Amino acid sequence: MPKTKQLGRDFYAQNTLQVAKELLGQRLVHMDNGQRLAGIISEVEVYRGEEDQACHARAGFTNRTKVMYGPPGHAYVYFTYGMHWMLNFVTETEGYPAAVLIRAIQPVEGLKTIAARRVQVAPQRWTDGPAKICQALGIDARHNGIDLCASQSEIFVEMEQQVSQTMITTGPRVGLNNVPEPWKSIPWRFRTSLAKAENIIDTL
DNA sequence: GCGACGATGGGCT
DNA sequence: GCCCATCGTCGCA
Repeated sequence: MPKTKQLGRDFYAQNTLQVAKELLGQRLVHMDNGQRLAGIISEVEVYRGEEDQACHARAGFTNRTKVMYGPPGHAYVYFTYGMHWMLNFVTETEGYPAAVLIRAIQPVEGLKTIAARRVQVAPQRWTDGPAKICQALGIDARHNGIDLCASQSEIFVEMEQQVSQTMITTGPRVGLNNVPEPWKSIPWRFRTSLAKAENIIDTL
């Protein structure tokens, strides 16, 4: 193997807002039975601290949230709405609950496998939501708690490119209906526009 | 033990 | 744009 571009523990140990912004433009990889399924991260959200009333850790340390309290650089995968899996990366120091939710990627590797899992869905819609990413890449409860920094990790992130601040748009997080202010409106959602969706079709 | 509800997506109006 | 499927988790009795 050539030199690794895999992001290490120090990256995830940074402030969650910094991690979120720097994750934009990087390559999310799932080794799915030996096959690389990957996409460029284009949208993320920050969930940070017990005081954040939108963060699962608002309820404190529970069996569900314990991964968020663990060391940085691990995957926090949880189930919601009776049918959807969500992928998060644990950040900051052990003992402080914080994570980045991966909301959207642009698929770049393993497109045939992804297409097979997203039947009758247009390519530009394959992975434009957090649950869609997990469905397309085959991520579920098995991956909760795994180490993104391990040398043979099933899920990891590769350094791909740096996205300048001017290319990043921010806004309130999505789907926080009954969350009190200021958490409901705090601009902890980060997006960037990447290459056009037609490129996906070209490489199929 | 049990009721309420959710960091959503997909299909239908 | 609106509705709702579907079930794990939490919190309270």
